[in-house]
Amino acid sequence: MGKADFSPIADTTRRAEIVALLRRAILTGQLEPGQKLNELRISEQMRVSRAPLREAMRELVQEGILTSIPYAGTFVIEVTAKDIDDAYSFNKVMDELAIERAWPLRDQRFFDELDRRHEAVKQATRALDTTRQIETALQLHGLIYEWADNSVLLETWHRLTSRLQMYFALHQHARNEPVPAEDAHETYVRLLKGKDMRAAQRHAREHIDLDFEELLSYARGLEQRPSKGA
Amino acid sequence: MGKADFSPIADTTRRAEIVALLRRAILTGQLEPGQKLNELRISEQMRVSRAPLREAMRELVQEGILTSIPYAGTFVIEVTAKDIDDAYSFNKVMDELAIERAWPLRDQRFFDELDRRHEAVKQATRALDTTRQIETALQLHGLIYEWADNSVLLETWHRLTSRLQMYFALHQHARNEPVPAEDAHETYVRLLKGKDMRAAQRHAREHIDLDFEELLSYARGLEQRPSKGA
DNA sequence: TCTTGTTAGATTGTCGACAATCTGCTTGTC
DNA sequence: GACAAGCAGATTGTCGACAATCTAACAAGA
Repeated sequence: MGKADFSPIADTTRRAEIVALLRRAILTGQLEPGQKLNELRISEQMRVSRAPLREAMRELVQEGILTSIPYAGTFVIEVTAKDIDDAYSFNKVMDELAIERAWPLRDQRFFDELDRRHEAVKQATRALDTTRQIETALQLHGLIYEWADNSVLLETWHRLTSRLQMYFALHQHARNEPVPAEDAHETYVRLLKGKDMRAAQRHAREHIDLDFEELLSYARGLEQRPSKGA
Repeated sequence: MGKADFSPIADTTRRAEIVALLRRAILTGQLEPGQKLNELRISEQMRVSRAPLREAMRELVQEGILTSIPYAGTFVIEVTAKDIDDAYSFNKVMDELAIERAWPLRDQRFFDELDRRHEAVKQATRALDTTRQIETALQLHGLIYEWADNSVLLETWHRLTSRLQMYFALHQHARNEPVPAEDAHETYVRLLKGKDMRAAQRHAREHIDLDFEELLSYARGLEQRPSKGA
């Protein structure tokens, strides 16, 4: 018996590729909140028929970043200040749980992966690639969820991540600015390597606070004027 | 200006009806875990083409009660003891959060609705309708989530509910027994009406414990012998 | 006997066309 | 001019057929 262990090969259906394409377009802000997705137009652009496109859209509707109104269309979700606030306060509690569960399971592989992802964030920061920076920061943050050994918790995190990424991208897009200091994660990583779980939880909560506060004030500003929607 | 406030009319697409039908079939145990869903057969039974059926399936895949393998098929999810355990421990934390958030928002409408749903459970219990009993019990339990005023929390609860309902239905199906005492919820309702939030949280946690413990031991028993899977 | 190549059948993935529904404009009437 | 009816045009929902892929059975060769 050979010792090579292969991972499952990639999905080769058009549907899966369409999902990835659409998700990326939404999360990077190419598709704005409220915008309508014209099936015929998109299917022609992608050189695909409407069937797999529609199936892909259903997935994203369930994922929570699209919303569908029968016979009217499918739209990118609108982002309200309350949505962000809800996600924010929910995330706080989830983080505490994730850290608590992951804490006793930390091992060398955890620390290595932690460093690896931290490095990825720093690299994206140096390259001034804001989109990638958001992505890598969320991946760094997601490690505790992957290590918490709870499928429901992890899945919930993934769902939340989509929206968080969209929120942050939206924010970046509007401000068009290089982003916060890179050592915002320095303390986070150090605490996750340490011995004081409570301190790690506390920091995670406050660290998130910082990013969200800006996001919230931005979103609140948006709600003064009516949204155009494409 | 008239005073009538209408609720949105029902979804009139076949897709929505198919989703409801399939979900019900899965959650009541008509479709067993691991079972494959043959598209042609189901579409013929429902007198529908495969397109809306497939779209409906994508939704349920994202909802987490179906799983899809490209070119192989779509299956009802398998239920492992760990899945149940994960959902259980996650639910405990969510409950604490929901009660905390809903607590200051309780009003007369809340108490009325609480009684109404409690009554529904008791009625289902008297009628020995186990399926409906599970359904109504979860609805009773879900009230704190609806009142917590957090869209993400509520949505997460809904996702979790699907699976919980499936787990419990599975359990019932196997035991084929009238179910626990009806006043299990009596204390829960009373505490939610009281003044001691901590006590309510504690009870919610322990109350859930009871139901889940049985479920877990049942699931653990299942995993000894290999599953047939249709 | 075990492995490998082939083939037939069944099932999923994708396509192009048609039907149902919505939206906005035009028309006609008061 | 205001308002309702009705009529395109565009868009979504649904259908039936075809293409791609998988599975399992069988045959051929080592």
